[in-house]
Amino acid sequence: MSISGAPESTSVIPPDDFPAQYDPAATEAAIYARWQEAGCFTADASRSARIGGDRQPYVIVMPPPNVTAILHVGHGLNGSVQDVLVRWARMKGLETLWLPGMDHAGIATQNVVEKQLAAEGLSRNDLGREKFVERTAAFVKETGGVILQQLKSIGASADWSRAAYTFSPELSVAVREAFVRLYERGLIYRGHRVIHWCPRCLTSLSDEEAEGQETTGALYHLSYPLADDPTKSITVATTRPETMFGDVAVAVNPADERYQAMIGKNVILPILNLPIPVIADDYADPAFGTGVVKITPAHDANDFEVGRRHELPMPIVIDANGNMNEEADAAGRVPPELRGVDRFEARERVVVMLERAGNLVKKEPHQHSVRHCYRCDTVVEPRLSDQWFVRMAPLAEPALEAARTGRVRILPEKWVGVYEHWMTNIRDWNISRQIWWGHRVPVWYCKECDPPQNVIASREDLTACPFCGCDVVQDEDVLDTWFSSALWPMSTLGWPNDESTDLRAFYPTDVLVTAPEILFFWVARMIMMGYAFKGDAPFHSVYLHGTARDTQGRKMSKSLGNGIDPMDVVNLYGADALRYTLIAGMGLGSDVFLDPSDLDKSFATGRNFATKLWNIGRFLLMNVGSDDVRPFAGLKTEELGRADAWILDRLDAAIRECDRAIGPMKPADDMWRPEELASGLRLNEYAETARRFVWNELADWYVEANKARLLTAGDDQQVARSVLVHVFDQALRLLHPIVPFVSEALWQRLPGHVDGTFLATSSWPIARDVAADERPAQFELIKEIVEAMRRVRAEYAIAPGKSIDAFAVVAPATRRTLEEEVALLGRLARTTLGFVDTAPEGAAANVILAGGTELVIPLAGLIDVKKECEKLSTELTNLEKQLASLVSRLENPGFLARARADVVESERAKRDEWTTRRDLLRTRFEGLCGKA
RNA sequence: GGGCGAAUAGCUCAGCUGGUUAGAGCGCCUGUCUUACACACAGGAUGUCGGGGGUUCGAAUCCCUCUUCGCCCACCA
Repeated sequence: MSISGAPESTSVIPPDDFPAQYDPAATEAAIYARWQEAGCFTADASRSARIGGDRQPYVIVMPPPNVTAILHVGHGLNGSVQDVLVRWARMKGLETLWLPGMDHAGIATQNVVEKQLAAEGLSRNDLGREKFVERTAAFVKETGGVILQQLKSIGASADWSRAAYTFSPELSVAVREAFVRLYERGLIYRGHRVIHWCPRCLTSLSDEEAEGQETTGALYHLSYPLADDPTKSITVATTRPETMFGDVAVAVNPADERYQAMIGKNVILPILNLPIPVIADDYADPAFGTGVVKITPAHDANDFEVGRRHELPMPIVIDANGNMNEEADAAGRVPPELRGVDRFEARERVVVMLERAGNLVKKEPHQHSVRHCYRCDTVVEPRLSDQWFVRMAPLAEPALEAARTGRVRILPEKWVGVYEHWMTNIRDWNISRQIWWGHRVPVWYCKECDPPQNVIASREDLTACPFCGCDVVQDEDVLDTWFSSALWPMSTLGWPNDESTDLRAFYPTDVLVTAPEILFFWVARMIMMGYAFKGDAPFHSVYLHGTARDTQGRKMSKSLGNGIDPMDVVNLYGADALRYTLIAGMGLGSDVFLDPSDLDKSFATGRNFATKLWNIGRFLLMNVGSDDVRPFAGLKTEELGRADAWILDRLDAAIRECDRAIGPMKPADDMWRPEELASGLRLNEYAETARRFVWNELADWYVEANKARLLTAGDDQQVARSVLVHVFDQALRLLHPIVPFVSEALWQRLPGHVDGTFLATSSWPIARDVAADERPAQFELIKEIVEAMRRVRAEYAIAPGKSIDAFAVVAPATRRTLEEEVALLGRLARTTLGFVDTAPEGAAANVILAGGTELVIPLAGLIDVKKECEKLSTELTNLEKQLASLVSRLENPGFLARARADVVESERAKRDEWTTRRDLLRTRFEGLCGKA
C-alpha cells in the first residue's frame, strides 16, 4: 500500500518526508534531541512571578528513582503522569520546572555492591569502610543513571540541567543542616531500645521498612514450673520458643483472676533452670493464649517496654547475624550446643529439647504477621540497640493540619483517611542505619567531656572537641535514605540557602506524583520537613496513582518475572503508544492491567491511536498541500459551512472538557476550596475526551465531510483548508501532553509552520466565546440522516456499490439550508437524498430521527415488506411502553412538586418528541402494513 | 483485630452532587481493500448495574445488611 494511488494533483508530500506508516523509532529520538537543543524543558527562574517575573511557576519534583534502578512499568506510569502535567502547564504558559534526580538508596545500593563483592569472594569488611564507599561511589558513577536516559526515551520533559542526587555535596549539606537543626530543637535523640534489625543487611530498619507479611506459624504452649512447687506450673504461649533463653519474667494481667496467687512468685525457666518472676502488667491480654506472656525484653519491642516498666535485665541471646549467642547480660543463658546456631534452626531444636523435658504442652497452627526486610525480604529480628530517632509527634501536627484545612490535597481522596490515621498515631522514626553507603550521622563523641557535652552534632566535620580540644570520633552510623529524600523538594532547589534563586522562584512546588506505597515512607515526611524548615507544605497536591498489574492482578515485579519492560514497548510501538495506553487506562487511583505475554494486545489502544493521528495528518497534508492557508482568524463567521461551525463547536466543547478533567492547576490563595479537593487530575478522562474528539468527530465526520470541498477549487475550498488546518493544529495541542512525539512530528509539518518553533512550547487551546448559532445542530441532523441511511443499508443488506434514493421529511426552513451540505455527504452512504414535505407512498424503510425528522427510503424491490412491518411493530410497541412510563411520571404530582425545574422541562420535551415519533411511526405502520 | 475502598457488557473500567432508551476501549459477530488509515471503515449483539432489605413520586447512584475481593494500619505474645 502506498500513496501512489492518490490523485497526482493532491499528492504534494513526497513519501520519504511523510511515510505511509508512522515510524516512532525514526521519529522520537530526533525530536527529543531537538527539544533539548532548543532548551524547551529548561526552566527560567527569573521569569517566576515570585521573584518579579511575568509567569506563575509550576513545579513538580520527580520522585527520585534509585540510582541503580532500571526503568520498569511503574516508573513509566509515574513518569507519564508527571510529564502530562508539566507539558500541560508549560503550554498553559506557566514557567514550568520538572526537577529530576536520583536517590543514593543506601541499603539497596550497598546490597548490590556487596553482592558483587561476594562474587569475588570478598565482604565489605575485607575492603574496609573507606574503600567500600569509594567502590560504591565508583560503581554508581559508572552504571548509575541509566533510568534517567530511559525516561528521556519515553518523552519525559524534565529539566535535566537541574538533575539532582541525594548524595551530592550540595544535598549532603542540606542533610546535615536538617539533622543539626532538628537535633538542636530536641527533635532528634539517641535511644536504647528494641528496633527492627535485618540480620542479612546487618542494619536497623524503620517501622516502614519492616513490612509485615501474613504467615502461618505455630503457637507453642510451654509450661514453666513454679519455683516453690514444681508440681504446679504456669503455661505461656509463644510463637518464638528460641527466645526463651532471653526470658526474664512472665507477665499476667493484674486483673486476671486465674493468676492472682502467682504474682510475685518465681517460675523456673526450663532447660536453664533459672528462676524468673511472675509480674503483673496490663500488657498481658487475658483473652489471648493462656493469658500469660513470657517477657524477653531484648527481642521484642513490647517486652522491652514491659522490661523498662519493671526494671528487668535485658539479656541478648541472638546476635546481629541472627544466630543464637550470648551477648550483653546473657552470660550462661545460651546452651553451648545451640551457640552459633541459626535462629530458625534453633527454634526446631529448642522445641525438641522442651518436648523431651516435658515442657511442651501443645503446638497449634497460628496466623500472624511476620516482618520482613523491605530490601532483601529476610525475616526481621527485633534487637536491642542504640539508635537515632526523630521525635515525630511535633512534626506531624502541622502536616496533619495541612490535609485538614485544604493546604494539601490528596487524591484519590480515600488516602486522606489513611494519612490522618497514620499521622495521629505516629511513632518515632529510627533514622540510623548500620551500613556504610549514605550520609554519615553528623555527630561526634568526646571521651573527655561529661554529658551532654560529649555528644556534638555539627554542620562541619570535627577533628577536636570544641569544649576540651581533645580527639573526637564520629558516629559510625549513616542516615536512613528516606531522611535525605524527605528534604527533596527543598534541597534540590537550594535549601538551606534561603536566598537561592531557585528556592525563591520555585518553592513551594505544585504536585507530587507517586505510588501510594510510599505515602508514609516519603510523602508524609516531606510535608513534615517542609513545615519544619520552611513553615509551609512543599506542594499543594499529592497524586497517588495505581500500580501496574498483570492479567491475574499480581503486581508486576522483577522477582515474579511478570513485568513489562517499557523499553520493549517503546521499541515496538513507540513512547506515545506506551504513554497513551497507560494514561487512558488508569482511572484516578485505579490500577492498570496489562498482559506481559501479549504486548500487541496490551498496547493496541495507544499504538492504534498514534497511527490514526498520523493518518489524519497524512490526509491533511495530501489534501491541503503546503500552499499558503488563509489565516483562521481572518475567516468571517458567515463564510463557514455547517460542518465548519459544527467541528469548531465540538472543539470548544473538547477543550472545556479536557480542562475540567485535568482540573484546577493551583488552589486560589494557596488553599483548596472544599469542592475542589476531590476534583481534577482525571487524566484518563482528558485522554478519552481528546481521543473522542480527534477520532470520532474530527476524523470520522469533519474530514469525511471535507473531502469533496477540498477537491473543488474556489473560495469554499480555501475556507475548508483554513478550518481543517486550524482544527487539527488545536487538536494536536490538546493531545500533545499525552502523545508528545507524534503530535510534534505532525505539527512541524503543518502548512505555515515556522521553523524553530515547537508544539512543546506552544500555547494550550482556549475555547472560543461565540454566540450560539443553529448550524452545529443542523450538522448533527445531517449526521443523523447519514447514520440512518447506513443502518438501513446494512439491515437490508444492500450491496455497497448500489446507490439508493432516500427522502428526508423535514421542515421546509431546515430543508433549504441542508440540501447542499447533504449533497456533499451523500457519498458517505452512497445514497441520493432528496427532501420532501410528506412521505411518498409505497414500501419504504422508515426512520424517525431525533427532533421528529422523518427519513423515508423507498426501497421497492429491496426490502421485505413483512419484515419491515414486524420491525415497525416492535419499535412501536417499545416506544409506546417507554412513552407510557414517561407520561405517568409527568402526571405524578410528587414528581412535579419535587423534581428540579430543568429536569421536568427536559422530560416534557422528551415526551413531546416521543409523541411525534409515535404518531409518525403509527401512520407509517398503518400505511405499510394495514390495520392488522 | 481495626480502618478504608471496590463489586456495572466476555475483559479493563467511566458513569461527579438520585431523573439517559446505562457508556468507552479491547474482544466478539456481519459486511467492506470506499483514492489518510485493514493498527482501518460501516453496521451489530451482549448488562434482573454482586444478593437481600429500606428511603423516595423515582435508585447503578442515598441508607442498612450479607457475600466476595482488594488496600492500609496494628504490640495480642
